[in-house]
Amino acid sequence: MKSTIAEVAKHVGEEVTIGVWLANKRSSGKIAFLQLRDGTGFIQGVVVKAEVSEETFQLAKNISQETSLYVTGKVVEDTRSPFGYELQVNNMEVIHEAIDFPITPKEHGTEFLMDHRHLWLRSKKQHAIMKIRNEIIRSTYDFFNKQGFVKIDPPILTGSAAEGTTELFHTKYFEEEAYLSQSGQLYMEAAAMAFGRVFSFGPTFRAEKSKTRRHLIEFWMIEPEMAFMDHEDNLNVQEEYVSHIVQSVLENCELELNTLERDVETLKKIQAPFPRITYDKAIDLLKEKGFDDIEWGEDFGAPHETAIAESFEKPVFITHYPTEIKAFYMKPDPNRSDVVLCADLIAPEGYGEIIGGSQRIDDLELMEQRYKEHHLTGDAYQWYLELRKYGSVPHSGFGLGLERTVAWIAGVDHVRETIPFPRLLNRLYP
RNA sequence: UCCACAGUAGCUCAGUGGUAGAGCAAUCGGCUGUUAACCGAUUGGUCGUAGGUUCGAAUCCUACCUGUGGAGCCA
Repeated sequence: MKSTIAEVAKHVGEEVTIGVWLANKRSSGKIAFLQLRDGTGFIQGVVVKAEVSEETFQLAKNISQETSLYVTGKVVEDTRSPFGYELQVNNMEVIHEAIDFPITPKEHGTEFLMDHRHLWLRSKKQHAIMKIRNEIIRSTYDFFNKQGFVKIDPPILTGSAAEGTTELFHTKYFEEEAYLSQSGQLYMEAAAMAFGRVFSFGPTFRAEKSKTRRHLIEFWMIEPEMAFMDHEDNLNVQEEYVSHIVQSVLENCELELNTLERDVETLKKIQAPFPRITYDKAIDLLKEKGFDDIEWGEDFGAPHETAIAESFEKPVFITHYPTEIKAFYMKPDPNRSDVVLCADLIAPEGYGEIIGGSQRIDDLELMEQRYKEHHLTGDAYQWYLELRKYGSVPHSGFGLGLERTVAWIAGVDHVRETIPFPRLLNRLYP
């Protein structure tokens, strides 16, 4: 009967046929070991010369890397296999022979691997990372659905920018000027006024000339937005959400974390609540740590964030940033207008900012004033202003960067490995 | 955009002024439990591009191209 590697545990002692690719092989005169994968997992096939036809044994010895085939054999438990099971092969049927597969089992450089990303995805490590990415997405839907959020999809083509500071991808919308979305947030605010609690999951585009391990040109964000929720409520949802996805990965991706040699003990500690410090205190902390290159009113650089995160085992919220350096839509603290009700969530172990969020301005007059200060004239933002005109309520939201979160949880040191086909500063292929 | 480093066989690299090298991959042979298997043999080169210095350049100089790491900006 046809089966998959993921399901062999149900067929111990039985004969199964599995469609597979050959990941690697080792052979001696009388026995051959085939490292097989089928997308659902990895398993070792054992071909013993004395137990198969001469033709089959010769095939096992000569078969090339990444050849596709059907293997038939008996499933046996074997502790020598990291997966726990082996297949005692008695027949093999080649579907398509792969000749000179470029990615050999030895080391390769970054450029070569990125040029062969379409084939690199087949490797064990990349497979594990993508499975963890998938689990984070799955548990995200799980979390927000259980909390009564509605998934709303904001547009990707827009006629306006959410925040004027970052560079946008420019394109044409027939005769009009258009941009690729760099955030769905403003639309999610409109959605929150219609559905109460909403979340989005989709691609965003930033034409920044960033060249670091934390940046992609095209990346995916999860952006929840909640009516009747203030700054405090917002932080509570964030820490519950992040804890949920980490615990889900620990529960459902044990094999993958093991493949990646991720230290799971540090992940087990990721449980709400998370520590919170104000921007003011973060500045003090940095001064104590010997940073004399930062003054109140300046934004943190990557080394500052890392230094702050090092003081905590869990992700840490930095709250109440100066109004001057944050987005126009953030609500000022009622007690002091020089800071806003916002928070960045910094991941541990130097993975940097994974969430940016805030309570939004709900007062029409103040928002109109901000429009003037930021020179947001014209019709493009009119609809956003109207949200404050018809039954405005306190509301908050945040955006979580999927790739940075995957990098942190999977313990991968560059975001380019956390998305199937990364778009980087100098890379649009494959 | 700025700073640093790199570009030599299909891949990963050594070679720093005097005959172009190794490991892996590929091909052939050997080996009954391999874990990046191992052992023997064979094949494999426009030394990133252009110019210059020199009797002689992969090696020194200049420019350019490409890549990697980081900064800024951000998720």
